[in-house]
Amino acid sequence: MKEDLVKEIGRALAGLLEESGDSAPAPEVSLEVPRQPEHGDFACSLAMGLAKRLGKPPRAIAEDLITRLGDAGGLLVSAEIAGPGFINLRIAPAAWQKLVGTIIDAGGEYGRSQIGEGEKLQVEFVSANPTGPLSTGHGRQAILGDCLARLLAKVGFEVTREYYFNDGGRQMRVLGDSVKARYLEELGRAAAPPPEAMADPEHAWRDEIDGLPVAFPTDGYQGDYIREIARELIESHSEGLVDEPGDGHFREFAHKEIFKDIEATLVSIGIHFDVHFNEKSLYDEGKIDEVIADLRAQDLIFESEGAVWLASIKMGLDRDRVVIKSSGEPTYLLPDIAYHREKFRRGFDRVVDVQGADHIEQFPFVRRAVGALGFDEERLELVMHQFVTITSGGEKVKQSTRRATFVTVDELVKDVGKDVFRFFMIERKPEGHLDFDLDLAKDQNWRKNPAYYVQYAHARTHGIERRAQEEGVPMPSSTSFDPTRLELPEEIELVRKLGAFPEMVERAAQEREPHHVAYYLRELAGLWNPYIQDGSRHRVISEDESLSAARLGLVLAVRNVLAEGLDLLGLTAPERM
RNA sequence: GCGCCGGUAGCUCAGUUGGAUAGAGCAUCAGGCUUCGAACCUGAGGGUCGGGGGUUCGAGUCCCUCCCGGCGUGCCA
Repeated sequence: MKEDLVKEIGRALAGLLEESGDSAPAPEVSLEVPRQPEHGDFACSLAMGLAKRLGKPPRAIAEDLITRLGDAGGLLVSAEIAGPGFINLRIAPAAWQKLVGTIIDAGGEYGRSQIGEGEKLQVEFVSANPTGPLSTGHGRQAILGDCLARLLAKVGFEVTREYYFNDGGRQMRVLGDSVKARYLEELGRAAAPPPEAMADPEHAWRDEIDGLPVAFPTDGYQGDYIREIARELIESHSEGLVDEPGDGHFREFAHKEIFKDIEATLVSIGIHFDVHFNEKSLYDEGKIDEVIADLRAQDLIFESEGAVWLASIKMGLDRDRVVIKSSGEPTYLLPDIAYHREKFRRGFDRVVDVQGADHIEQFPFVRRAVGALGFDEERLELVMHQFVTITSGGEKVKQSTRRATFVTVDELVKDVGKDVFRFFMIERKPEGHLDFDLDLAKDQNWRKNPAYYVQYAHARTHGIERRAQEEGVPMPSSTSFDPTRLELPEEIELVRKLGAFPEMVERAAQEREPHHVAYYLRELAGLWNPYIQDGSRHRVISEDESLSAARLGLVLAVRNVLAEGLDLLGLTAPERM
């Protein structure tokens, strides 16, 4: 709807500019939906922007535009000048009414566009290392990444979801050592930490924890899940692993077990990845060495203090970074650079990284290095998100990663279910903090919970259809009803909202801000629920067959858009609740 | 210290390249069920958009500055 109107205005504008002898490029036509309904369906501020350029008062320009615009090919019922030079445009009711059938016909394709032009796009998200269960922060990222992927696919990108994990390095060693410590402890051999661990200064063991005589890595993983993994090992191997190093079988087993759990968690919230990429493969295939060599060839690598550095100051950043420690071990930065280069080498036209605020510092270095390696850094994007706090009973629930007292995705999902979890996690703009209101999310009465409010709106469309069936009233097809019977203001208002869906999808995708979908759905449900509620003034199914058919058409259109929106968020669209 | 993100109603938050009288949910208060779903709906109160300055026809939105909060600033990931 908006698109058609923009085209018409563009035509009028071109004519005006030509007649004024202005050959400079025409400004982009933008329309907004005014806050005040009296200001029409769309408002255009073009005339005010052109006043200086054309040396004419804005209202005169507006007047000229309106004359040239006419009724915009039947779209408009009125166009008026208002205030300093706004043009208030009112869409002809017939144009809105026609939209109902169009939406029904479009079905699942409504809102689809091709702005992605079939570009191959990768969204990388979650990417948690298998050292423990997913936390709420991971959970937010999981939903954010998945919803972005859904949106981007909807607007014409060819999307791949990817999960990157680190299966080498210190974290996994510590994991193995932690499991071994618990293993020994469970066997009553807690007082004997392995000698190699004692020798590692970076990795000191201490003699007690919480007052108990337990040998445990100082920076080890303290969660109960470690103990459970140790018990499983005792069941399968008894005391047979006492002399195994933590870095061997313990690490491997823990890695596999925890990853299995993470996968199960992700599946439980409706998330599937197309590719799991592991860091180790970069080493195995020589990609790490290759990056060093290629950067060195450009004089972007240097040695100092026994370490190997990335000359990032030379690349315009604020400091240089170590890529290989004096111990000979690479820092996390190096494989990250290699990994991102591989993304582009694998043929992605565009790469979106979803990351938590705690390691955005890293991103500019990766991005710039990938640019130096010959790829367009503009095509490597970051979607950053802040962390999640949980509020219950008016107080923040205390969380600590170190003490493993954080709330896990599993716990939250068990409390509130997949759909509520997803809705609450996507409702806020990514770069803002997200306060998860546990009381509201758990609300068993369901009436205040925005996730249910939207789903309920959808279920109601089926409720009406069930009713129609009982009464023997057939559901209309997209063309078998007379849409001009939808003439109540609240009906036009609903159709206007339905008509805004494609623009909302496009904006949410382009801005990488899926929360707009959640807000849109709340607004649509906020129009629909009252409409359907107020049966005393306008019952859908009545003696008037033609009117019933038209309103059932509206029911189908509303259902279609609600279902589309819910699908973009990965929520189920229930037929009854 | 420096960098990034945030500061909008009692609470949690929207606010579309700068547009007209700043919105929603929750909470509070007052109403409404012989009704296609009352798991709902109607209405009300509630704001110096953190403070100050600037840019212009117009600023919650852009610029400067200060204050507050979160995160980062490692040869940790």
